[in-house]
Amino acid sequence: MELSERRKKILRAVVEQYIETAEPVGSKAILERAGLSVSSATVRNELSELEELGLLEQPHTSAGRIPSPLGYRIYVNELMEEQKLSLQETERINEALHSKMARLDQIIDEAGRMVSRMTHYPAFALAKAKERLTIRRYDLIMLEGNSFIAVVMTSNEAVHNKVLRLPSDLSEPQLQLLNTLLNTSFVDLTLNEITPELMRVAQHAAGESYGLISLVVSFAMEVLQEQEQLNIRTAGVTNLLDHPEYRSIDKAQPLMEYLSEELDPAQLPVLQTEQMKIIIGPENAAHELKDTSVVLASYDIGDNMRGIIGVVGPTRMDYAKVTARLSYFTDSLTRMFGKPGTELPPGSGGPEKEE
Amino acid sequence: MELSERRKKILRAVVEQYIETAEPVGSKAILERAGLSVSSATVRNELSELEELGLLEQPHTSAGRIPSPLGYRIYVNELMEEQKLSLQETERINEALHSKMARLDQIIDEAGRMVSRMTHYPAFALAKAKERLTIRRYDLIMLEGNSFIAVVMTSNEAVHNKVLRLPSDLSEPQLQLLNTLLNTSFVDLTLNEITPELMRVAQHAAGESYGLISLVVSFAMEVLQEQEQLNIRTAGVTNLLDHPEYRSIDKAQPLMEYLSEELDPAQLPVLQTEQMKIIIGPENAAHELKDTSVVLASYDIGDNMRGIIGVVGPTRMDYAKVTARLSYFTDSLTRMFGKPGTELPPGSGGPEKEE
DNA sequence: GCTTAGCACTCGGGGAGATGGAGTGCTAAA
DNA sequence: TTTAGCACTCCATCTCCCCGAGTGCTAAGC
Repeated sequence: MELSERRKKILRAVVEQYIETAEPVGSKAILERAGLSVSSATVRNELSELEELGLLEQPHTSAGRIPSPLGYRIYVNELMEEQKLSLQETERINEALHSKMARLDQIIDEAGRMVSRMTHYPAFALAKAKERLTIRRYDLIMLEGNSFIAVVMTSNEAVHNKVLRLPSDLSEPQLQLLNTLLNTSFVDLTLNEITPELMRVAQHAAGESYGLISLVVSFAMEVLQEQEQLNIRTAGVTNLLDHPEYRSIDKAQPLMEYLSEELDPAQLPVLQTEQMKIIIGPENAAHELKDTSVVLASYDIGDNMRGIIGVVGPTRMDYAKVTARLSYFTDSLTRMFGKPGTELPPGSGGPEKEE
Repeated sequence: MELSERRKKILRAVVEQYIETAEPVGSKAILERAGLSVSSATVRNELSELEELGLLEQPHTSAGRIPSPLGYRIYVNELMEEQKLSLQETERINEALHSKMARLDQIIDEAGRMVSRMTHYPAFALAKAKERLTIRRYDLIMLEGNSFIAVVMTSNEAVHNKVLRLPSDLSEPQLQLLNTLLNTSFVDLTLNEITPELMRVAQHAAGESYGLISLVVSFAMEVLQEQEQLNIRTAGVTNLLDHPEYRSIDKAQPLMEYLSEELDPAQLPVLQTEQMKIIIGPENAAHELKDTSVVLASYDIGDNMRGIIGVVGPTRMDYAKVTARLSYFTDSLTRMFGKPGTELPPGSGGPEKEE
């Protein structure tokens, strides 16, 4: 779609003004905003052309224009200027990033909250494994004769543990034996490579102390399952209420419920690292999101996990602001997780990310 | 406050009808509901008496009556009948309880969500240690010469781990030595018993491999801090919007924001196990809750932790329903955590904690 | 002395106009 | 192709008014 310079200016003025005010934009306001030296009548002519092209809409005959989803799309792809973050903002992000970052699931959680606070829109965050995870190693620590800590490390270098209890005691040498058995027969397997057959073979090898093997392996399987797709977490849903399109409960409630209860990771598009994706209104698969836009960004967590952060808002969302903050944020996260020597889990020395 | 039987009947009718309909209750409706064989004029006389006593209020002169906070208080303390859960409901709770109960913080989270779903009000959940926690034991697992898994078990039998990295390698014997040092000098200490002095002494004993001690101990301190007060989690905030008092954004927004961002565990009263507490409207400390009621219940998680669950709703909340569900739920949880042989953490059930 | 029927009164909710302003589309001239 | 002028449209807001629910009060009845 090739637009004349003037039409671009006008479209851009409409989108940006509407993003600011949430009111339909009239021809006079456009004049001022775009700094055009023509009359409002001329602008009106252009407006009806843009409407015919499907880039603008009119809520009713005597109202100004608002952008259509297609109009936003053109704006986002061609007209939007990259926003720079102020020094103050980048500092605030850095500061927040370097405090309270502990367990992986806490990080995901906190990332969502931070992005939501930065953008004033609801945000969600999740992480998934880039490829199928395997168990890298097992360690068994004896507490008492019949209780143990099982420690398993997965291929994304996250470590998990659980206290296990047996009906009868084991001796230290028996434990060593089982530990070795686990580390030879049950490592580097994905979830569905751990077959009942394998378990039977192990049962023979372990003899009467088989019970522990079974407990440890099922724990490992739980871990694999849970780690491959970490729960999606939503934050800042109440931010929706700040925007006029959600001042009415009937608009706000279904979306808020969808975001806090039913958001489905499976419906998200696959993202490459560092890539951002903007999904505008009806482009969304979920019908609850047909009137909202979603901005998605991803980052690397070590070598084997990818984090995804999304921001949800009305189609009138401030795309420039959101993308600027989101991309700075994910860049920082990728850098942080890639840098060896940090205290942060998991992922040891992922290769340093180039900027 | 001693009320005549008739007044009790009337008060009860007002409260229960208002809980159902959210509309001021008139004298005629009371007649039907309470099954009184007097005229509406008589009821009106009683109503103005009850109003003078401060148990009822009138939104405006020509409207029916609604209960005052004090009225709810009397209802809750004296007039409310214990509700029985239907078999179907108890089954649903049991079923939910016996699935997906894994890590402690996930349990907290899930408990809040379940209660919210059961009651259709927002709910929150948290857990705190009954007494100061200490570290019970340390285990160090060598991955490579300079990286280790530190495993610490706290006195509430939760186990945590973290991958640590050192600038230089350690030998296996050195590691053993450090492990022993940790398990002699740094066990059974509360957070503030781990003093800089103690660290200096250990530094002498450990010599050049002191770095690891320092990393492990600060990890242990993090764990203690985090475990003593597990984060409060809120669930089902959007349920508020189902109730007419929050159909207007201006009412709903401040409360929703308070619940999802600012809810302060420190303002909660201390509860004994199995005890329930109902806080009605202005009895709340936080001014955001002045128009809402909170029902609190607690349960034991093993021997050393106490879980707390709260339900938040309008003062017109259905107290009978909420208390019935909440007490059944916490009873089940206490029983579940107390029963040895279950797979469930922690305490006898076997805790699990992960990084 | 408590209860009741009757009645005037009060108040809020909601619908029906009336008003005004913002913005349009169209026409005719530059 | 642009512009001034103008009639027109539509929504948002306000006012007004009516209706009904429910009250309080009074006077009579048990």
